[in-house]
Amino acid sequence: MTEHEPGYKTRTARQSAGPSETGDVNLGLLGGYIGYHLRLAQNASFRAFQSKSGRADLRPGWFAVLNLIGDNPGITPIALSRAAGRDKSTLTPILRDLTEYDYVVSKPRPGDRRSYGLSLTELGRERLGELAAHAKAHDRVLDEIAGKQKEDFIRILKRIAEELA
Amino acid sequence: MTEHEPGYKTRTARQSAGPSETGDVNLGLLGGYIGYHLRLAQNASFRAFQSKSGRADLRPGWFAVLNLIGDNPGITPIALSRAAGRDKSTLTPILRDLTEYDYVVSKPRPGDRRSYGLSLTELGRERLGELAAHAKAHDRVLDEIAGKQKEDFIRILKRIAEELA
DNA sequence: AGGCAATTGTTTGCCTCCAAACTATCTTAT
DNA sequence: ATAAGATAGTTTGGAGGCAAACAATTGCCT
Repeated sequence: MTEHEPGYKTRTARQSAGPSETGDVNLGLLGGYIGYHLRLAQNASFRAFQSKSGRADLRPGWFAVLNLIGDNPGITPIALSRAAGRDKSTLTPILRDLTEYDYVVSKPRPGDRRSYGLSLTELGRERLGELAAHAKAHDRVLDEIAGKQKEDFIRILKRIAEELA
Repeated sequence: MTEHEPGYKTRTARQSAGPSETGDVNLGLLGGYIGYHLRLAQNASFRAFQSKSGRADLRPGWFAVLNLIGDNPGITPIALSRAAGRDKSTLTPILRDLTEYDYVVSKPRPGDRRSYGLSLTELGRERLGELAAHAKAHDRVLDEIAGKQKEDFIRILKRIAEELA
């Protein structure tokens, strides 16, 4: 898309004209849509968290998974995927990495040879601790923003996730 | 609210038919994190919207872009990327597609040969209308969930996006 | 038993996105 | 005027995600 006619070569210009300026973009109907703001907020939150935990073995995507395994020893990948809100196929490489790093171990499930149960290793508990420190600091900022409406705020988020499932 | 026994529940999957069943997974600390619920809600909202507008030329990612161009004729890609909360490089292929579909045209900007201004075609306005119908129906559900707290809810989302930028 | 449907986890293919590197152009300083 | 820096847009590379297709196993039904 670099095919614009030579056109004019006015040099006066001053970026005076309009709506292309940074701040004064007209959002129109968009400004009233919950979905739009939801995406911007989630995006900002994710980036902020990601930028803090820079290590290769402390990826933000691992936090929820480690947390859930820690709180539910013996959990299966499928239960994990539902709780973490991720597709089961998304979990496969994550669990492979977590196992390679020795943060997680899987044991066969008596009574069902298709599946296996997951639990944290001691090392995994350590890493979870580090991630939790990041997460806590991160969520403290969000808590401040939400203020005393935090409970209401989370309640609405929960209902959105439930009712649109 | 989120305080359950961390015990080892060696339950062997009774797993009734309910697919919406989140299951008896213990969320632990995760249940109190705003970031976690934010991601789940955004994810659910996005999927729900996507599943409704199934056409190839009505992708959900286009909605915000078409809307912003429509409300800000002559806007540049960079201003657009900021308003839409996407990286400028993300916009390049989107704008290429929108131009190929003849929903958008770009005109050279007098005074700056690096850039160009975007605006909708008549066809683009039509498609925007269709997308807007979907979006309105979608957001009506979200509005219902938020109820009379919608304004507060959006305010918090906005602040999250701003302060974590 | 035997057969058929459902479930588990993996593989494969595709899409969206960001960040860094790059080119072209504009601006500012000297 | 020229050099140095800032800015606009594109390209490239990699991460992360979903969904459909698949194999293995389990459960159900007759």
